Amino acid sequence: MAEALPPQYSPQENEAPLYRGWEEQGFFHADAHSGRPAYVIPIPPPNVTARLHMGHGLNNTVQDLLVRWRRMQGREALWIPGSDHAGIATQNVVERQLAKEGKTRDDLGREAFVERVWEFVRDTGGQIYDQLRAIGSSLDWPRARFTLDEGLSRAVREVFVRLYEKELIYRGHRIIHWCPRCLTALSDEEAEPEETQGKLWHLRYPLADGADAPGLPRLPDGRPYLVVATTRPETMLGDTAVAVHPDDERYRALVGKMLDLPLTGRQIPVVADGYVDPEFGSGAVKITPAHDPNDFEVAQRTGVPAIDVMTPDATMSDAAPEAFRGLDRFEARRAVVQAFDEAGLLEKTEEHTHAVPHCYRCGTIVEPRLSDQWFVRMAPLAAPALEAYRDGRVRFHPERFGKTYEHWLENIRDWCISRQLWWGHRIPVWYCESAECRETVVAREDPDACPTCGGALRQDPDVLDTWFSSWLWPFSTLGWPEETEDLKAFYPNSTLVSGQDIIFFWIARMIMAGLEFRGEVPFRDVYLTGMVRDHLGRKMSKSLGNGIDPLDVVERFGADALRYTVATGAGAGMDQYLNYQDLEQAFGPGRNFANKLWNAGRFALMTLGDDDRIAVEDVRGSLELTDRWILSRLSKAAGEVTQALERFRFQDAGLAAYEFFWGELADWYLEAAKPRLYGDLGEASARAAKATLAEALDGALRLLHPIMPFITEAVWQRLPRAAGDPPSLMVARWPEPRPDWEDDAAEAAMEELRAVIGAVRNIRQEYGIQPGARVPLWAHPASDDLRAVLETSERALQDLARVGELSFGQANGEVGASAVLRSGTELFVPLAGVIDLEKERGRLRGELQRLEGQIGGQEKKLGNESFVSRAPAEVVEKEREKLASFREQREKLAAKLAALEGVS
RNA sequence: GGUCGAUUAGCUCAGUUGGUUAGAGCGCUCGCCUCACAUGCGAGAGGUCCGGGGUUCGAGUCCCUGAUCGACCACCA
Repeated sequence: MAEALPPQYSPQENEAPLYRGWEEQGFFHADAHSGRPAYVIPIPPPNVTARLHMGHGLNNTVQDLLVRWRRMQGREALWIPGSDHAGIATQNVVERQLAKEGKTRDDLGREAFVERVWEFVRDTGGQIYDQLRAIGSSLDWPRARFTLDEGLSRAVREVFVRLYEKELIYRGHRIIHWCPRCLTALSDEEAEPEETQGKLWHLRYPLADGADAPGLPRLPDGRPYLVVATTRPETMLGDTAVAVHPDDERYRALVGKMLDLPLTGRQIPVVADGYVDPEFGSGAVKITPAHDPNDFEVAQRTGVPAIDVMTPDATMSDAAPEAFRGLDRFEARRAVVQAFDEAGLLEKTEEHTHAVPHCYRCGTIVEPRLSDQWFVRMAPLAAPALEAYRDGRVRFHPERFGKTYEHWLENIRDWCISRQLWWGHRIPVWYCESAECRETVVAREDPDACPTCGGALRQDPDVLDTWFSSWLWPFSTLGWPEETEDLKAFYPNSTLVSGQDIIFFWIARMIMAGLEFRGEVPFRDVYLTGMVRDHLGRKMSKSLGNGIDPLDVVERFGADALRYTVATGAGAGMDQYLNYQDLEQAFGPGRNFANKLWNAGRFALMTLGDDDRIAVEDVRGSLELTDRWILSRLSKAAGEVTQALERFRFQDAGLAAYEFFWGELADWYLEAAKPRLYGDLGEASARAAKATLAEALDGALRLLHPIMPFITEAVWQRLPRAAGDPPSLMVARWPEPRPDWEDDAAEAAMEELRAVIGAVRNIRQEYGIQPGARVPLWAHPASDDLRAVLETSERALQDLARVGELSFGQANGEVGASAVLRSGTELFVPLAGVIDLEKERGRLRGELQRLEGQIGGQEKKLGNESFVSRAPAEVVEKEREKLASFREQREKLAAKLAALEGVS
């Protein structure tokens, strides 16, 4: 034996060196010139400052198992690593650092601040890569890209210019979501609605002098008024109209009349617009064009002006009445309500639950704000993306997510891409400073002067949305806009694995970009993982303290345990619940499984020794039942696992491989083969067993390698290798089904044998027969086949069941335990003097009674006219056979009971 | 307000197109340190398949309806 292996596998000692070996030998590298069919996965680039969480753990496990599997299948498999500069997120982190030093980004200035962020990224940015290594990710590291690196920045600029030239990028003056904390615009997707318990205030707006309408309520001073409802009273300071529905009889006479806008001294008109729902509230809506997107549209239609009453950080600006200036928006809200109340203009206050948008990065309540921003016109890009889905060029797994995708694209809105940040891709737009010229220049290369008038240029200060670089990821990482070899070989990519939360942010946009700039979808299949939650169904989060650190899991249980758990823990697209308080329950089984593999390896090493591996083909003639059985099972397992992987059913794949290895190979084959491997049954039998053991274990390791790469590799590298096998499972062939090994007769016979042994074990347990004791056994096989099996497998059977003798014949007059198998095989274990006769008689009576019940049910079923006439003939036939078999069993049991009754 | 998921053993999950006795792991009970493995081996107990209707010879599976939990979408101020 080459080395003595410890009885327990240590992931801590094995994983890191194995990974280093793979990486150093270049096994993760994909060659654009190999000519083999490519399989490519684009990694969802983690934020450069991110630390690995369970979501990454799940996501990257799935990607890695797909890549490893395809690589073993002989595909040129490429998994492109990378990270995302994550504009707002990263800038926020660095700003927080500065805040601790008592500084702001303005203290540093733009250039110094950006340099500071770069420093931070260089210092801490690599972390996530090492963490991906720790879980075994077979990423092609030299190809790693960063969304802000030179090549990707060129792609971003190229895309911006092209879209601008096609008039698909434009500058717009409109209401956008604004984060008053981050001080930047957000896209619609970045404003996350959250159900919030708020209030609905009903405010009275008195009519200006002279105006009136029948039926209006009146203030104590006799003036009539309108009631408007709002959830944000402070915005009334910027109201410029009140709108009613044009067909609303109640207010028809008021349209065009003026109202006194309280607290402001301004007068505003009543306007008519179809947007108003007469059924809701009073049927009159206050219009604040600068602070509400709908109001803005009403204003555009009706021609009323917009008054912005807030500063960027959402305090009240000079446009607000003096009493409110400088107040934060929520202070202003209270002050406005109080002022209305004191003036007798507060009609009522209601509790109101509604969805309030929050900044997806800092959680601050977003303020709708009127401003100039850059937008991408999405409808023209969305159409081809919809078509690609509908004609099946992109498929979603599970399919239902296609509907989500479709719905979003059908209702697509323009994408606000400018951000008032410093960290990111600077918008490639320059404005001529010459007052007469005012040219706007959009260019691939930085211009020195205005091409029209030669005047000085000022670059747009804003940067682009982070997703404006990520949506190009599947081709920008391959060198686009250059027509590189990589691009030719690896675009389109094959499969995207991602969370459901970024279908809109990323997936849909990548498909649009791929079609627009490459004329082809970026990938064929999209696999969406569920979310990892705690055992109470809550999202894992830092603030709740309910998270599980995957690196902690790797340290304690090993990467394979982590991978096995997440790969098999939930079906496709389903959320997975893991208890952070009981990691042992969650990850113990995975660790135990790895250990089981390790020990099977130790056993194989012990019995196979250093001898050359014997090929199954060389011992074909001396293969015994269990050999033929396990090889048949291996072939079928290979088919099942492959099919499950093809259908993105990772749970099925993992469990099928698990069952083959543990439930069949370890539990049954190894046990049955022991006497042969120890040489008790002669040389030929031993050689056949050795060849089969090596083959079956080899197959099991290969099938499990995508999910548990470390332990399988650790074992495989130590096993005797067949001639021509590579040094690593990383590059070994994926097991294919072997029809020539499939042997249904052997499988059927083994099933019987397992049932016989199971029954014997049951009898031993039931009657408390001492573990070491050997008892005689009589078996009445149902078929000649089984008789043959029992004869040829006598030794194995004895070992497994610890039966002293196996003989065939009648048990006339003997007293003992019996078992009737489903096949009809009857086992009879003489137990006189060892057992409690009364107990046994009771057991038999119970069984007989149950059988009577089953027979009754069966007779009733077959007596049912409609069943017999309408069920398929073969089903009816089966039911008849079942009844016959029950009756037969009843006879035997009755006879046995009678025999027992006669003995004292 | 819409759309879509989920509800199966104490826990975490499977259950393909409706068809023998609904499965696995963990936990629990009992017996075993059997020379690969006690992170193990063997044998068990444990399930009104969320409730109510319906279709069918037959429903965990299909249809309707209700409940609970969750996700996504939505301009009702």
